[in-house]
Amino acid sequence: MFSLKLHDSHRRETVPFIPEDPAHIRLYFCGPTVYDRVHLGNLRSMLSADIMVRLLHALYERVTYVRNITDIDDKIIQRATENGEDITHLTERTTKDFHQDLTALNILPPTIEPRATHHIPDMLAMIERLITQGHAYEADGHVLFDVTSFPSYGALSGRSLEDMQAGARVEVADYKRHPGDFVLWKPSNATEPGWDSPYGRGRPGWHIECSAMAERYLGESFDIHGGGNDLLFPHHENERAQSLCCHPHSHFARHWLHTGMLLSGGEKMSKSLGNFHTIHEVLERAPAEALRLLFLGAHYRSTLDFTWEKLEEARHIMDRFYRALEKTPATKDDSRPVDVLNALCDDLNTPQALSILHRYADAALEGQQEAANQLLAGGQLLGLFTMSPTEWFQGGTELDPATIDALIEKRLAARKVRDFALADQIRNDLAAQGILLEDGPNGTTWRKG
RNA sequence: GGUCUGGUGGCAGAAUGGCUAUGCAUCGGACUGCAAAUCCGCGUAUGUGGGUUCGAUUCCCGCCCAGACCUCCA
Repeated sequence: MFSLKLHDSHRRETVPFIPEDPAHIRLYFCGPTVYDRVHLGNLRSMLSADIMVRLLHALYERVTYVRNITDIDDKIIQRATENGEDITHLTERTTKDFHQDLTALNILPPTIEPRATHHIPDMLAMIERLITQGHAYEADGHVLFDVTSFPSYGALSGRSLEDMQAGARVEVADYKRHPGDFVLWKPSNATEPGWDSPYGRGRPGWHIECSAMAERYLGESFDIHGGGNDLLFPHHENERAQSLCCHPHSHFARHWLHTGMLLSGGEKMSKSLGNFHTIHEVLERAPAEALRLLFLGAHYRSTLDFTWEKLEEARHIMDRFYRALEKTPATKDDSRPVDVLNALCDDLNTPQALSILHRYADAALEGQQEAANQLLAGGQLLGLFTMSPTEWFQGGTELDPATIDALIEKRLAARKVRDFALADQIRNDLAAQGILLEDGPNGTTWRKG
């Protein structure tokens, strides 16, 4: 009934999704390196994955979703040193923050969330195999992957080794046979974290962890591998090379999904540029669902420019949706949000899904029950509507609702005697405290401003 | 320099070889004591120059512009 189409970065076209095993869908997304609070850009890829996973759950019986935590990395070591903080303490603290932020955004937890440091033996086994099969070599305490040993190196990201050499802007370590060779294992000094290995005490390179953990939990071949567009090269290219060289007869990932970058005020949001907003910071200014809606308003592969104006706009749209659900509360209903599912099946076309939601909202505001049910079901498929309209409009106010009600009564009395000056003053005073009054046919109601 | 993606109304943002979503904003109206919310009405927008075609925003080529990746990055 539903046929899912996805854009595959490798083939560079939108293709029918054909699972390895329809009885068990398996996907892997690259999670965060835990050295700081995640920012909005990180969130966008997690959210794209979340929509993907929610859709797959709606279409298939069984879905295994793996999203790793990278808890060993030079940036972590560096940050821990700067903070004078124990590395484990830093990674655990940051992981906790990460979970908190994702929970706030109603992003479902993965089925399995493996940590790199718990899989060192898996990585070492892979490295050993790569060396044995002639795809890796030891040099100067490092183990390096030999990119020339893998004929289709560059195929994923669409570049050739020649192109890369032509565009090389970095000094190449002299122990590398080819400038494109990348580290599988590197030596650690006495103060750096390290594990014993046949190559001496050291730690893994960046890419091998994902290859090892994907294999452990999903097998040699699985369905979808995703992450931010900036991971396409070198990270995913290298992962693919390692895994395919380890298991020459596997497919590794059948579909590659890459999320477009998030800009902030027209510029790329990144930790190194320092122009990023943390989720924590944004949630102090708008509800989480407004932020989610903002992201859903653009297709996952396109670049999205975050601005505070858009956040405010998204919030108004959520107001309208909740107003529709307030007017016509959804009833228990087993019907599936077919239109929204169809939109998502078209390479996760969330903007189109949202336009469908608008149609249902219009109808729900007119009182159509079925439309309200569809609005709720469709929105929940997108991870929206986690609360009741009452909670949305009135939840978490500073003022006590009883106080507000008392003031509304007082204003009503003033209006009855046509003392509009007093009535308006009460309304304005409340507005100054973030409470908006609305006089409807059934009396006066209030909501957060 | 190399590779790639994209340029749609004031803004955001889908889709499509011919009838061009949706939202926000603006403006006008209804409603309201005034507002708010809601409702009604109002906008032919597809960077540029060619080509293919009966017909292109959609396909092809050139150009211009923007962004990403090539280096840690979701």
